[in-house]
Amino acid sequence: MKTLSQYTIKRIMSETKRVTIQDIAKRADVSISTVSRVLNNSAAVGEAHRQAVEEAVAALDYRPNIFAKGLAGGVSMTIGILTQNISSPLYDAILYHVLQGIRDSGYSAIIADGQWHPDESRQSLQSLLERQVDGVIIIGGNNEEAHLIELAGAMPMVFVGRHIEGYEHLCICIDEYTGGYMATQHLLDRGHRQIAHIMGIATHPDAIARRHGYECALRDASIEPQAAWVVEGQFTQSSGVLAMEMLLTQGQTFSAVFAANDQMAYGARLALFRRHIRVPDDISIIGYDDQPHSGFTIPPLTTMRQPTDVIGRTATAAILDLLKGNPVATKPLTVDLIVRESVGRIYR
Amino acid sequence: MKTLSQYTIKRIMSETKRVTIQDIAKRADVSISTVSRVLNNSAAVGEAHRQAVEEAVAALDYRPNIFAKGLAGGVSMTIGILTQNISSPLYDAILYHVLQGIRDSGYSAIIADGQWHPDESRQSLQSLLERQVDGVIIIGGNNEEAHLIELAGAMPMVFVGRHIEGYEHLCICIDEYTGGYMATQHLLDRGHRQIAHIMGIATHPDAIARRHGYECALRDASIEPQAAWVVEGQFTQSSGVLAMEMLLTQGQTFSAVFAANDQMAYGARLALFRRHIRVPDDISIIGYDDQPHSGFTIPPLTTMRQPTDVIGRTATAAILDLLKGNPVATKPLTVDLIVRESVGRIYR
DNA sequence: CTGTTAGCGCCTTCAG
DNA sequence: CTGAAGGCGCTAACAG
Repeated sequence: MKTLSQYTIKRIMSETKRVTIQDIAKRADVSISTVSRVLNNSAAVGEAHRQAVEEAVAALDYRPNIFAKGLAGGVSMTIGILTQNISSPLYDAILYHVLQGIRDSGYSAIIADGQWHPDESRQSLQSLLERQVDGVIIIGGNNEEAHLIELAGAMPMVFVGRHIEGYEHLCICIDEYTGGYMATQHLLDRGHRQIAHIMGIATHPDAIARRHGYECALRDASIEPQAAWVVEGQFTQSSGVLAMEMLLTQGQTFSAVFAANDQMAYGARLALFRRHIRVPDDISIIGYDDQPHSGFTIPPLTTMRQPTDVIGRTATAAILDLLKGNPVATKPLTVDLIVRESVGRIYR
Repeated sequence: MKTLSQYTIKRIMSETKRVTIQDIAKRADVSISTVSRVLNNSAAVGEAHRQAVEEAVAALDYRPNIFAKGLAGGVSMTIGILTQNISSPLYDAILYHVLQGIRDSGYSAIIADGQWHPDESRQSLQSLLERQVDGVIIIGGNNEEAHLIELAGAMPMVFVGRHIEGYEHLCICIDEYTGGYMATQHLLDRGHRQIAHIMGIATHPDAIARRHGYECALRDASIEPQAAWVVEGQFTQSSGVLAMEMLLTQGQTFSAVFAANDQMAYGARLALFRRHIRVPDDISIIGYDDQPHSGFTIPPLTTMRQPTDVIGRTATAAILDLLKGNPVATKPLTVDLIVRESVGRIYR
């Protein structure tokens, strides 16, 4: 059975001829080169001609054929987005706002998932490049830096939630250290002195920074951080349960816990529930990320807000700028965190 | 300031010539047409030649230039995904599995967000078509059916979570009626007789179906559904809070609530918490969708599982099939729901 | 069965 | 400043 139908179908349905650069050339009574020139602003053009062309473009509702542009060695009007693990609440939120920003920019977004896996990431990135994306937004991920840097030199690229030495101007990242500090400070302010910490994946820069903030806050309050107060999680809910279990079975005494993200905080909270330990009456919890659910936890979870909207918008604005040719216009970006005061009471 | 850099950049970095159909033609010592033929399996080719070509393709690690294919009037190796409101947990989960299925298929996914808005949806869909996507997966949404049907006749297209009259073979949907019935039945089995229902958006087919299931379950248990037991929500958490408030202030008596989705269930649960009404001791709640958080709610939420993985896989398998030319191979699909027995106790 | 040829729509030298 | 012409990589007739 022959299956050449794909192409025939295409041909049939595109019978409705799209207006091409030729059409507007004719209407504006100039050559196609001139049209191309005004379209891309790639060379000076007589004012009269320019206007004629622009008029024609508007009148005929011309849309450039992406494939032709791409073939001609040019631009693909496509922005590649390398994300990690779709359906992770935080990254989805950022992704959402990034897409939001790309909409109406004339660009399309093609997204690839790196799964937090170096090999996968590399492959996904590769496939994006093969698609001749004009720029790339890399959200999180753990690709080799060397590879990224090489690419970053050759094409518009911004990094979200990741610090790349020497490319800070392309990194949109959060001051995780301060975030951890503030969270801990918040508990200290409430009178807590024995504060445990469920940290994220031990090798994860964010996890390290948050923990660092936690420890510094303690020290600044003249409290010596206890190694036993810190237990490692995986940023997942279930790891939060385990972490809390561990803290409890180890017989540690503490009146509050700072979890390095909300998902682990949820897990921790469940572990306490199972043991009939009240929150926040017996133990207080503060999370991190301000997941949508946080306000609906019982009791509502105090947490650190990740300004995903700002992050997303900043990221798109950045590549769009780079794409537009405003090079290095992006400054080192740092977004502040906000303590969201939950409805729940805090111990003491 | 001239900004023609985009193209120059492209040109520079693609200096690393990609192998073209010509290269492999040369290596296999055949004409480019023959190569094209074996590549697309678009016509019979001598076995010897075919092998030679395949060998060359493998040896040179040839990857077709998508833009050239597209320009030549052919295929774009791209699947368009029209989704609704990214960062909605349920749709994200489906999206995740869809992307998962597309990965390694040779196709790329370009996604557009319809925002649950007819105009937006139409525009997004339009932009996908302009990109010459080879097929489209429409997840949810509320585009005009007429438009969709017209398109569906012209190109591979499948619908997820939506019923389109006459195109059932392209719809991957859930039996929401049965879902609602089972949820209610579950409560009845636990001895509840007065069961309230927080329904979704009143015009939403799923919401209607779930409510219908709810009512039928009651009737089958010889309980006449009370209009006052049903209050409309918006599928959002906060609307769940309001809905529960409404039920309580109206002075309705009920021992259990069936919320049309988990997000509203969370909201309802919070409303009860604020009023110091215990769950499930005083009132039981059952949700719908089995959001990741459900198991971490306090107490863990009993809910109806949406098999997002199956849905996603089925959807991709379907368009991939359509794309491959196996037309109408997709049968009317209906996926069952599973009651996930939560950890928490249920009233009585 | 196979090679040759004419575009697809657009960008970019290259002469005016 | 502007038009003409070549080519990007690939497919689809068209003749063998």
